[in-house]
Amino acid sequence: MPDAIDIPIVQDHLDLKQALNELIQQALSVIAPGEESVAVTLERSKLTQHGDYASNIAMQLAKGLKRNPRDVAKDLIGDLPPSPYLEKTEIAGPGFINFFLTPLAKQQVVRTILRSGEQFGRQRVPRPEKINVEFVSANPTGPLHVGHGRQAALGDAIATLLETQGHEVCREFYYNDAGNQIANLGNSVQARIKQQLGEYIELPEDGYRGHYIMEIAHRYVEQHTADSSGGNLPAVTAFAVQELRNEQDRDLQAFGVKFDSYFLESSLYTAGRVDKTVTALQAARKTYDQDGAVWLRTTEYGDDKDRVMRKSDGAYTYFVPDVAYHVTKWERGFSRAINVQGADHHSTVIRVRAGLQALGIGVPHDYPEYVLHQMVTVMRDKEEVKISKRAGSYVTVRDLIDEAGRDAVRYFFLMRKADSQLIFDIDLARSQSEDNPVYYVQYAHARICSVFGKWGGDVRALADVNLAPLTSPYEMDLLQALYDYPGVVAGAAAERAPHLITYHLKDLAGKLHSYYNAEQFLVADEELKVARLALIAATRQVIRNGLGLLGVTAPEKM
RNA sequence: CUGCCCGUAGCUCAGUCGGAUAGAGCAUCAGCCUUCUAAGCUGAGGGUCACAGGUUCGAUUCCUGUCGGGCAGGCCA
Repeated sequence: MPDAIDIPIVQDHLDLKQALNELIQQALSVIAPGEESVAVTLERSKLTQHGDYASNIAMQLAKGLKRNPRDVAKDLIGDLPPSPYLEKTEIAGPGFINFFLTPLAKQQVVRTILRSGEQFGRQRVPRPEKINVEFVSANPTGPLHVGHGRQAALGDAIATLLETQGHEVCREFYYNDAGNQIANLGNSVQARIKQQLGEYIELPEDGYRGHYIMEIAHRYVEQHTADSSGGNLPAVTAFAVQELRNEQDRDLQAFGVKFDSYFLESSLYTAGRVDKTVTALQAARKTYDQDGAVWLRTTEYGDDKDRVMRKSDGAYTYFVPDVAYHVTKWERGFSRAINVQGADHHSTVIRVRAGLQALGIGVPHDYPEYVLHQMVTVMRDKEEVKISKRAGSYVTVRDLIDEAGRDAVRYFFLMRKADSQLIFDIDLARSQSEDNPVYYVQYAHARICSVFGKWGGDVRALADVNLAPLTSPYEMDLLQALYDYPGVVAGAAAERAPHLITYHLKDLAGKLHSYYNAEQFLVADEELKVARLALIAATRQVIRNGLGLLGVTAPEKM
């Protein structure tokens, strides 16, 4: 095996963009002293004939210098210091400077990936935070439906992305186990119990009508011989809540989502935290009494009208315990809180933040942060399935997993940005599951594994091979996509946008498939062979890392 | 009526801190398996980036307005 000591060893991920930036800054200080403060914008070129990076710096400077942009670009290029990573530069169009990197610069990344393994793509930001990510947070009044599935996929992936940047993340599930909906649940189950015992009784008008209510009623009767009439409403309610929580837990487990913390709304009441919050708001003089109710001055924080906190019947409105809840997040040391919810909750954003600000406890104005996703429309038989727990029609997370598989469902939910409405076509997910994009990415991984099965050599030794033979366009494309990966992860984390990962993985997998079709890896030329194997080993690692962030498996065989 | 999100190819969607020729998958059409997995590859067709103004060297991207879709606007949650 050829020795590789003539190749510079790069320990950390070589930041080519930063390196170029420094070269430009040096040249700038020569041609335009005093203009060093101009922000140098450096972008990846979209077309290969435009090189690897492009800058519009000359066009930016031209105005201030009162010179032709192309002349400025020419001077700037002339003063660039030499670099082993910069092959050539060109001036194009109105004054763009295109930078072409050397193969050496691009090849480095393979070694970096093979050495850092599953750590590739992770970093530690200068100031890591303790972050609470709250998601799903379904009421224990029914099974998890498609919307919860989107939240589960999104929340889990966002949490994982934040962890890649060195943050300490707590995945939290908030149970709204207090209030009217729970009372409604208890009444609905009790009515079904009595019906099953032969009593003629109507369901409550707003009662839950799903089939699962009858099943819970049936189990209650089986297990509670002491309460033969179902007359013990608190026991019935507690039983129903527990049953539904258990079912939700099973569904989440099947989806591969694990929570670090479960927070019960009811605990806020038993601990007196809701009362305490109201008292504190009153003491801060942010409330007033009117029409027998207590109002919070949310208009001081941008709301268009003040909101009732405590109704004239003495009960709190829904957002008050939510404020108390977020006080606990702050007190538990989370410098940042991110809530993943459906967009139908967007009116709560301003109220919860207003409550926290009114308390004057020092939380930031954007605390908590919200990732609001648009609605999921479910299509079955080309018709929209209206989701209604009360009417008993819905599509559950369990249905989706059973029909399309966990990997496909997760990937499908994460392919779209949260802001987009999402149409989940059950028939498509089921009948055409083999066309699901997730297979495209997984297949690239399996194909690479297959090559290594054939080769049978020591993959670990590939970290030290000479990478100089990797010069074809296919190889350059692949190298670039690998190099871009850590930046994509960091961007996805910063924007709370897991869909960026799915797009980059699809791009990477596509480049691998093209390469696979165009070239043979297990060639006779030993030096070329191990270089290519190192490249696809690195590709496999990145696909595995990326799918891992999404909670999707990377199968070795398909 | 007011606020928030969205409007990009036949369909489902990326892209947009203002940059050069707007992308992918599905669908359609034409090719590629004696070679490491064809769940793959190569190529073709398909667009007034909803519409109209404005800002400037340059707008799909920023601003305003209009139209269309979704979600909210309760002493419901």
